[in-house]
Amino acid sequence: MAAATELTVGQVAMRSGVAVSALHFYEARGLIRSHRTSGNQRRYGRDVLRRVAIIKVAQEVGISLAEIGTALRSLPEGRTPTREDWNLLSTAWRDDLDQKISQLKKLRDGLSDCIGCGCMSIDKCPLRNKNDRLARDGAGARRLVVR
Amino acid sequence: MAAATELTVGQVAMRSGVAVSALHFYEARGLIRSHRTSGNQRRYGRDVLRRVAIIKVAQEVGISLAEIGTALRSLPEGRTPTREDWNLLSTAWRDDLDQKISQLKKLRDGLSDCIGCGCMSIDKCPLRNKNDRLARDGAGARRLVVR
DNA sequence: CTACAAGCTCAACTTAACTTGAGGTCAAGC
DNA sequence: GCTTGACCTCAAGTTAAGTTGAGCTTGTAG
Repeated sequence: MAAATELTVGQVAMRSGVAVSALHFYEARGLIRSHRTSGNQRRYGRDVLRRVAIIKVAQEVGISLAEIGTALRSLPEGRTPTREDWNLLSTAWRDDLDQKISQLKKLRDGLSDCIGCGCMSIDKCPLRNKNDRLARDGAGARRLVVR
Repeated sequence: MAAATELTVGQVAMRSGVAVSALHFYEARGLIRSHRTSGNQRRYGRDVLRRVAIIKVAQEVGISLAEIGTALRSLPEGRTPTREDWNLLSTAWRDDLDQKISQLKKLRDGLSDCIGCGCMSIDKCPLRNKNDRLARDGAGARRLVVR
């Protein structure tokens, strides 16, 4: 079965569990890369599976595609990323995760005390102030995400 | 200073830190309620501040407005909710939160091991499979949230 | 050599959660 | 009594992350 080193979109979709349209989308966003056959069809290297897996994991952790893209693009331009490279990413995100976890904990631990207590007068409540959000500018949907 | 019991949108916006337009929006979604003056302007009871605070907190925890709305609407129809009522909510969400936290932890602990290791071949990777997502149907943006 | 599944592109639609803008009303100060 | 700032409504725009569909091309199995 002369293992084709190259994968078609369909195959990637199948193995990665994401829709073909999503793969197109990721590619348009520069998260993954492909080259074309003479007939203009995409062919992916095997590492795309890893990339896609990372994308999904990162998303579940609440990292936006934009951020993921930046991270992925920080990987070495030409060469196939090494285990080292991946580890850099994972540690960066691990920190992110740690932060998020501790925030959630803070939230959880403050919740019962705070929600029922009438202290929700915003300016004083530890819950509301602990995480002083940066007022992101620009229009449209804001963070939908735990941050 | 005959403390006006009633608040205008502007005042609520100020004190709660959310935009007037957002308050309109929440009201349209049934998350908060107001009555009108003879001149058709909104007036809010003081409890709206609490509600809004809760909305924000819940959002930060990754709960959607829809879910928040459902929860808030489960509060007693007519009367001003008691501390008891709020506590019911907070405990429900606390469980949610606990779940989320443990999920994140699982993710975090799997991350370094998994991302660099080449096991990301999806069908085998513990990370990818641990949280078997329910394939939500319908179109449009999917969960952007840690879940 | 011909079906027919799988690809391709591009535009339009979807959801969530708001914001922005246009066009008009209300209220408090001078 | 008029001006100015806060309100009101309703429609349309925005972002993120994709999906859906139309119309057309490829490639492979019979």
